[in-house]
Amino acid sequence: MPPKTRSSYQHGHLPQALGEAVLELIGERGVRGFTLAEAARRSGVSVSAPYRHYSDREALLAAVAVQAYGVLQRRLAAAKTKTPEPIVQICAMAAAYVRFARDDRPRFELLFESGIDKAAHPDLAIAADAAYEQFLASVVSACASHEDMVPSLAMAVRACAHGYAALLLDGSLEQSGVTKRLAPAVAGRAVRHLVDAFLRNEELHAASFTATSGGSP
Amino acid sequence: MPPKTRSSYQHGHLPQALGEAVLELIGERGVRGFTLAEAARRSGVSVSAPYRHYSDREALLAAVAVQAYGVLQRRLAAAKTKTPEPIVQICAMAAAYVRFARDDRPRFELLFESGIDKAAHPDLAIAADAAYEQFLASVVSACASHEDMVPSLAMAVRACAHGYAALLLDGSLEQSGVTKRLAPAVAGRAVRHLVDAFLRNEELHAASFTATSGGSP
DNA sequence: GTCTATATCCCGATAGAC
DNA sequence: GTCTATCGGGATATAGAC
Repeated sequence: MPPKTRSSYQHGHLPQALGEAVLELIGERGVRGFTLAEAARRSGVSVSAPYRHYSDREALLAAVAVQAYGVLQRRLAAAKTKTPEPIVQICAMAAAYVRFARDDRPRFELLFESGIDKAAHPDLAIAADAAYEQFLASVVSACASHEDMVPSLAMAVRACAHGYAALLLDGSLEQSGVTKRLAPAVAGRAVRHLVDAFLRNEELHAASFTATSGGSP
Repeated sequence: MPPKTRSSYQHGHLPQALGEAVLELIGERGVRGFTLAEAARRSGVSVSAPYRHYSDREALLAAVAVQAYGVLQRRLAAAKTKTPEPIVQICAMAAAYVRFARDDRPRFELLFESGIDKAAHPDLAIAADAAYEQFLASVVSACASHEDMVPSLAMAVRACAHGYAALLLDGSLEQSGVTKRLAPAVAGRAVRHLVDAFLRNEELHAASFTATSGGSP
């Protein structure tokens, strides 16, 4: 009987195990239901072990959130590999954003409903930026020469996608007839309208500018 | 000495006092920081008193949320009294939605980040619907004869407004250059684009339908 | 790097007196 | 309708052994 054997070999991958436990817990109980103690138990260690890796409860959450932003970023990046047209890419990313919320709900909740203070975790803010960059890049391509409207359009796209995602998880979308299955496509279509209107508006401005400034040769 | 006098007269307005305490607490500590015990203390009663009025912690939250939806609904209704044009009304409501999130953050958090189960509180779902009706009504007016696109447009407007509101409280908007002061107007403008595109798209469909169906007399 | 043990604190909810 | 008292439970975080 080796009494020490079973409990003395350390897996050494506690952070990873904790990360999985965090998402599992959020999935079962929601963000509010997460506790560091329970995450430790599910990882097979004592409640004090996590403190060797994270200074406190929020540090663990923040670390998992950074990874979650990475997942979101890769999903967005993957969504636009299927087409070279910037506008279609933007719509595909909006749809992917909603799919992320739907299929990876614990991560989405962690990112947007856990209330982690980004100011206290700079790496989290950086990870968030990196994900947003995916939108920005395609919007830059779509805007061509109208560079000045890039920020507002990119944010509009993101806000729209985020709104659909949040309302889907809230249950408001389904109640209004948009099923979980259709939500990504619906969001994509709405964003398409949004982009069309922004660009069309810009063209009108450009045209009137050209006309009034007597630019015709 | 009247030992009973001071503590035996009951204010009789405990629910209201609790409601204020709930919002105050959320304002200070976020949704997660709310506890029924602390709300009772701030209302000047023992921790068990609230149970005479609410069956449990969540029932209190739900009750306050119902009122909060009422506040939101009135803000939306007020926003559209300034103009008779449905499209302008829609934009004004989107801006009002974002202002609500900005100026009444505790209520917004309670409504959209507290994780109350709407299925368990039917009156909450009803209150949410009533608020959404404000969007619906103006969208119906704006859509005129194209009644079939009302649901999708109304939801798009709501999602867009909600996205801006959520990202504003998240800090993402300000980081991208949209200040708290400007956020409502920015959201309103984006929604304007959205509505324009939806309606324009519908007109195109209608035009092509008329053309291809040989409707000309 | 993990465990045991402990300190400290708070919560939700109930029972019964007034 | 409110209070006191209490039960039962669980959380965060630290200290010191291995």
